Amino acid sequence: MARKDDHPRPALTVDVVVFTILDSDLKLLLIRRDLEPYRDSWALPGGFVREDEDLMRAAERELTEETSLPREHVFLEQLYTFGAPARDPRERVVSVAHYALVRPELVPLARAASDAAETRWYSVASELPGLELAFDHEQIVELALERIRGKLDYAPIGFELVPRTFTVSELRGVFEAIKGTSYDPANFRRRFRRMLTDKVIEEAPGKRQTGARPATVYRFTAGG
Amino acid sequence: MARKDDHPRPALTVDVVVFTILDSDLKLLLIRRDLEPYRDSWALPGGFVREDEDLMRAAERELTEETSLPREHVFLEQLYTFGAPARDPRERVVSVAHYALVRPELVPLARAASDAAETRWYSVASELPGLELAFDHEQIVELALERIRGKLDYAPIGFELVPRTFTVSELRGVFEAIKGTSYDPANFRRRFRRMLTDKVIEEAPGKRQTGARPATVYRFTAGG
DNA sequence: TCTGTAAAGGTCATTTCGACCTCATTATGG
DNA sequence: CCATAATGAGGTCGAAATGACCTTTACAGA
Repeated sequence: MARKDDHPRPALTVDVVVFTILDSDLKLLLIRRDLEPYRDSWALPGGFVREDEDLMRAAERELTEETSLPREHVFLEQLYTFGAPARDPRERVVSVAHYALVRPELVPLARAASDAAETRWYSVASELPGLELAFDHEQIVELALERIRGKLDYAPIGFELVPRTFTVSELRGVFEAIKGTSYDPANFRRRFRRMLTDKVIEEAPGKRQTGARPATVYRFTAGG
Repeated sequence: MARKDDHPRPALTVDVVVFTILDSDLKLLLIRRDLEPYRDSWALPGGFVREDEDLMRAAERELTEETSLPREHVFLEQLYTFGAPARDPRERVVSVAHYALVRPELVPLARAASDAAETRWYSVASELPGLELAFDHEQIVELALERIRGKLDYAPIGFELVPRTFTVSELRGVFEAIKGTSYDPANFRRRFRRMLTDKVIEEAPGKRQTGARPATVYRFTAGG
């Protein structure tokens, strides 16, 4: 791997695409930049990786700095590394992009932390299209959307975006918000029942009132 | 993203896990290191990213430097970025790992280029287990294997490891070598026939002799 | 000419999935 | 107080996919 000791050293950053669901709508967190370049443009939360700091740890730090969200309750995964030579007009900056999934019950915490820089949740469906982001962040967002839409079908990431106790309809709302399509309620329920065989989800006591027949409430067994 | 101009700058490398199929066996390319650290250990081909060089371009360069393979005929994709602070004992080195799939017909070219450093194809099934690689390269290989095994089921990466003209049995051999399991020949053939509906593959003239009934030969329409 | 082997294709039971239906349980409005 | 709307919960039915297994075809070699 290493051959010589004189080699260029690009700056290294992490960026995080933070997703949540609010009002059955997929949203992501953007920050208005207060420095050049791209001053006043909206950008993803992110920053430089510190010395002796692991990449995931750096992403966690950026996440909590911008949102003050507790790491334990947030799903965080590496997405892709963007390193086009001119992606930052000042100098070579390579960015390791991540994505995070935040349960809606934790979003108020994120709102409270937005006193430093201007921070906003943008609707992916209705507000994001046409919005110009700083750097290559549009590309990063696009890839993050592809990733969660694809992973939704074979990995349990949908559960990361519902409250700790939830109904089948609420889970279906998450799937619909991510995919942008609608699911047959009965077929989705059947599919959900099949997931229940592996005991990671159990019925919780009580019902949820929704203006019609009350729905069964589920929760995670692990208690995380 | 960028906040201040004084930030640590780790060295940046790319590493490539190069796979091929030889004798119905999944193999990957390793290079014996001739420098410290991990001198004489086997390692993945890789090296530092040059100034103003795109990450993918750097991976291509490392691939062709070590194997002299023409880029057009090789599938190359980014895998994951490894940045544990102590993964290189000398200094902080962040590595963007990639993986490549090489058609077996091109492997002789790779062999010819191995005059500089010692280069060898290792069998994933029979030679790799227990072998200690340099740095965190075992971890990188493990992730690359997970990736191609998972992707084999929903992406057409199996076709990247057969010759440009191939039979159904040869394709099945590739699937079996990657997954490590055996497939029912008849059911695999049916599955393959369903792929044929989208005209990326067509029947090629001629048959292939195999000691029994000759097999139909297929090829890619794009002619790539 | 017989036999073994692999190609090629088919059958059948099981599973999955989408479309659609019935019934249960609540709130609401006349 | 009852009809109705709305949602939860569960089931049916046919199409499509899948795994196990069988038959036929076409070659090589003894």
